[in-house]
Amino acid sequence: MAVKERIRVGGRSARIQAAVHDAVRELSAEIDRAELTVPLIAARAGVTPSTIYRRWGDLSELLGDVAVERLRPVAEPLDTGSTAGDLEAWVVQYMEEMSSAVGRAMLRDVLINISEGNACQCANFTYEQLQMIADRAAHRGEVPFDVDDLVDRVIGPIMYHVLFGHGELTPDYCRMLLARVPELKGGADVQSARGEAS
Amino acid sequence: MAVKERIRVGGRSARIQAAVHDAVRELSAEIDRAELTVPLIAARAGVTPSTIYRRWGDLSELLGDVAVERLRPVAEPLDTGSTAGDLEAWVVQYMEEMSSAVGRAMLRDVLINISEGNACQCANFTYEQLQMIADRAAHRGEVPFDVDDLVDRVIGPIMYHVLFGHGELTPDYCRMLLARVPELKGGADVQSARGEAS
DNA sequence: GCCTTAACGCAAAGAATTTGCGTTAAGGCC
DNA sequence: GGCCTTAACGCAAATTCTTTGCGTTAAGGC
Repeated sequence: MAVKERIRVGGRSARIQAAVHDAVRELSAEIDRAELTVPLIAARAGVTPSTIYRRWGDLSELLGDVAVERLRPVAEPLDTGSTAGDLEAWVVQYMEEMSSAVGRAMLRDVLINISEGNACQCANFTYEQLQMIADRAAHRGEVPFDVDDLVDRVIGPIMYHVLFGHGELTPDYCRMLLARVPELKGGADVQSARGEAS
Repeated sequence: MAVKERIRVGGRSARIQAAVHDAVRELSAEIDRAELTVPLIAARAGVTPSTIYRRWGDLSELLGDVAVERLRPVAEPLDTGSTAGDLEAWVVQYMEEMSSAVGRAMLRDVLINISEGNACQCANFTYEQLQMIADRAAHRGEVPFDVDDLVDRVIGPIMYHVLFGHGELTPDYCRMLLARVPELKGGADVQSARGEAS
């Protein structure tokens, strides 16, 4: 079935879900988080509050649902020609997205519902993107990096600083972390892992 | 029921805060998180709901407040005689506390209020504990590790796995991360940083 | 085109949150 | 020590949010 622009033609259910998601995105940009309520979202979306309560349970689950969608990657990682370049571009953009105000808000919404697999799903997005870069490296004949290892060395520290607000987050910091990945040490003239930030 | 031994003698305010905190801790252990409401906590603490609303604003801020107190270290890091031993003991315990159900719940409560400095305060607890171990290392004449570097290499990855639910969390994993800290490579027969988990 | 059923709208009931106002007690001052 | 000022609390009414029963709509199968 041909997918139209915004409103999914087939199904009242899908149409309402899209309207509610849109309402959340619009209102999130307009008003403060504490002011956001289910009745307000329902009014903007043109549905009754009970529809939202029955479908999502409560506000936090709805916000988590919307946040996962917004954190879903929209494209493949940029191909810069080299694995080091691909990783640097991707990681710096990841850092900037996550450390922005809207990024932090979405992370919070995703982490609120522990029972839901929201956070795990977002981690999967990251793994998939990094795996694409690793696969591309293998295709080029370069030695591919281990995705789990890169998450430990680069993604984990970045996310820690984003969530717990410690330390500076700069592209240089990202490069310093990337310089510690063993598979990337062959080509460039990166310093040893005794890296110093800024 | 709510026996009040630990009442802070000076001040109604402090007494009420202690009663409310106790009520939150008791109820958190008894009922599910979704069932926890301000009126319920107020009844257990023997205060009126409006007192809690005026003092903490809403439930999430109260829970964050309580969670920070519960995440505050109660003692200095265990002194095992060596820096490597101190770090291994501390990090493994940190991992076990944070990855437990109650630990995850407290982390969630702490991360919910971005505007509050709760998360930053918890990160400070970690820094202070690690700095104590580093100072002890210097006192022994060992080369002290850099706390920021250890947070990047060990704490960040652990917290990522705790929050985003990816990968296994075992003492061996903690040791593998610790083996990557350059200052700890001198004494032990640890592998190089090409570390592989279990 | 008809049938079954999941999902929605509406409205009333129930629960939580906010707010005005009187009261209590902590801390400063004499 | 007693008095005074004021921040914090208790109470209850008003408001807002959440839940729920029931009738209605429309998606998907035949």
